[in-house]
Amino acid sequence: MYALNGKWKISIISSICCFGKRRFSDILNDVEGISNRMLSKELKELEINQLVKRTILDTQPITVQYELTEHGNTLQTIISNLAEWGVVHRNKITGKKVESIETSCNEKIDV
Amino acid sequence: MYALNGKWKISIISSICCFGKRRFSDILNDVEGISNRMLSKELKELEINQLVKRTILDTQPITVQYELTEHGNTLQTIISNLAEWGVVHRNKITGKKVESIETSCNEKIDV
DNA sequence: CTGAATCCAGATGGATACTG
DNA sequence: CAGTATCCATCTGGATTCAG
Repeated sequence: MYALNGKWKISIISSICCFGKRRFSDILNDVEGISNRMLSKELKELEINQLVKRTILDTQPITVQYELTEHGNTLQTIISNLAEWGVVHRNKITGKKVESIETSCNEKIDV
Repeated sequence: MYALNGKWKISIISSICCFGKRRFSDILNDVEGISNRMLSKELKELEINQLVKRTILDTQPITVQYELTEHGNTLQTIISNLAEWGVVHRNKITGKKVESIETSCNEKIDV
């Protein structure tokens, strides 16, 4: 089941989960290299899949806040596992030893 | 870290892990809808990433056997988790209740 | 049987400009 | 600020054919 396709979904989820709530432009900065066009599209898909919740704040100018739904949170464990495996894998492939594994929310996830 | 991109990798790994060892044409049958071109390509990538091991059997005509490497096996847990989450997710989205979750190796994984 | 080669349609995604 | 629209290059993957 890949409601997770697209190049950025995991990074986006990580960004949001890391802060709890996050604005559009914040995510735009967090996720290196993504364009607003893509971010908009991916967020929309995540919203349709009920993984993130979108809230329009009545500020001036308007801001929009994104947060993980309860359901989205159930993904965190899996993403952590993936990230952890990814680290081990990278080291395996590049032939380095695994010194330490950190999978805090702040860690950048390579895609 | 996506050494897992491509439409079929997870299905292929599932097929192999399910039987331990699997020939090219067997996988071709297991994974519904894949073409030999894709299977060939995806297997090659998996091999490069040291997730599967390729063995040429000296039969007539030649057959090739694929099996998961030790490293590939470490992915099984994660894939199971993903599959399990996928089932829950599907039911969530379609609004059905989750009756039971089976994540045996025989289960088909929807991609 | 395994798998490489070619052809080609459609999806993906970057850059940029524009709107409310 | 948040998003949409357009243009366009590249990537993906299916069908088919060929080769060892």
